[in-house]
Amino acid sequence: MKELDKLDTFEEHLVGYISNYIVDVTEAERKSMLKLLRFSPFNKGEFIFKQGEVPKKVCFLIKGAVRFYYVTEEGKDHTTNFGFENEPVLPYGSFVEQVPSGIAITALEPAELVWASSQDFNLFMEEHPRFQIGIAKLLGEYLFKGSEQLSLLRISSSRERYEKLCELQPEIISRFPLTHIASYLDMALETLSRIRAGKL
Amino acid sequence: MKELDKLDTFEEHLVGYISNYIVDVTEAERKSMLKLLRFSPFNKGEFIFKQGEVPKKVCFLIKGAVRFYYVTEEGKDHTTNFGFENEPVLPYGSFVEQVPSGIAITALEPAELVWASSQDFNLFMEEHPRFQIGIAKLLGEYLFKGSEQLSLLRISSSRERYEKLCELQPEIISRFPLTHIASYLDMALETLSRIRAGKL
DNA sequence: TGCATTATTTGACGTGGGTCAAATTTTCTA
DNA sequence: TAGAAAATTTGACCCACGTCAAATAATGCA
Repeated sequence: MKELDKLDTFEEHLVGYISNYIVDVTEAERKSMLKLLRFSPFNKGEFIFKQGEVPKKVCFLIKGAVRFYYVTEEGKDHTTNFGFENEPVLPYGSFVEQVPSGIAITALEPAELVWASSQDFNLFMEEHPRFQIGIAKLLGEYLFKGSEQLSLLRISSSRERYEKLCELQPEIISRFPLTHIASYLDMALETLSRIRAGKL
Repeated sequence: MKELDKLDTFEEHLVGYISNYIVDVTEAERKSMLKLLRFSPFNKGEFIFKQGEVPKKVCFLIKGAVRFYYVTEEGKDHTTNFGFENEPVLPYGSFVEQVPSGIAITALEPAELVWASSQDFNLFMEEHPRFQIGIAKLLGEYLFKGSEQLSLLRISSSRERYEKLCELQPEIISRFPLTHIASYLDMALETLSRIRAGKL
């Protein structure tokens, strides 16, 4: 929305990211893409997407980190994912289907992101159909990651679940507060604290 | 491979299914699609995809039911999914990425399916780029379902997990043996038996 | 820097559900 | 239809981890 000059600094990151999915992005494509992008900063704790709403934008995180989570009827908070710099940030499935999202996304740290409205995004996709291929590839990748996460959760012992996470995503361990890591690993925060202290 | 005359019987199902993702399939597209399809029957228990192999075909289940699962190093069997009639059957993520699949798929009942080699499939996709859009939609849908399954597994009480499954996918409860349902719900089969008997 | 707030640790206690083993029921197959 | 094999049920035991509560440590803010 503001600070449009920031666009310059992230452009290479975004285009670099996209190159993983679409070969030889042309100058015309790049320009067309930049035209629809907006920049927004988010404060720590601020919502980027709310639980229960149909996602109306596509975001790309430039700086900071975010948390994907949902709250049950009983008020329990479950972290389903973390998002880092130079990654797209949105409830993928709900966005594609345009149905209310079961999850919320908030900034865990002061965050900066660029985004496009779903309308602009869809227009862009219609004008650049070859990008659809890239989207399918990207979704396939997320599907794959999701299946790894499912098998992480199926590990029965808390300690082994923690060790597996250390192995797979050490950045999560070092960067985020224990409450959220515990909720991501589906265990009580006290349990995680004890595991860490070697008491379990 | 054989019984190519079976193609007639399933054609409407497959095309019907595809219409959920691609509008107005033309006669040319339909013919081009049918040309690359093969038919194969599978015995109960037979592998359709093996764990650890790069998936080299895309399948569509006409009859029967299949189970998606993986076996850990310690030999524990985890059911990750079930597949039914008139559904595509393949390890999606691994197929798109062309990496070894962490899961296996077997026939739970005598099954009939049609399939295309990944080579033929890719050729078809190159010739019919608009089908890419449908693939993205389909993957989005699976992503969405996957997130629902993740939240099912995060329910802490075994009984509630079972009840949620009864509510969401009653066909699984009535159609498959207890061992596999228990492993899908991540609990001991004895526990599931007791829940069912109202003893937990 | 000091006080308030939030995060993490530690302790005590209870229990859901896993494991092992044996009984019973259901399903195949000859 | 009997007898074997597989699936499901039931019982007994126990421990990993959740819950509640209180102490300590770290962080933020005035």
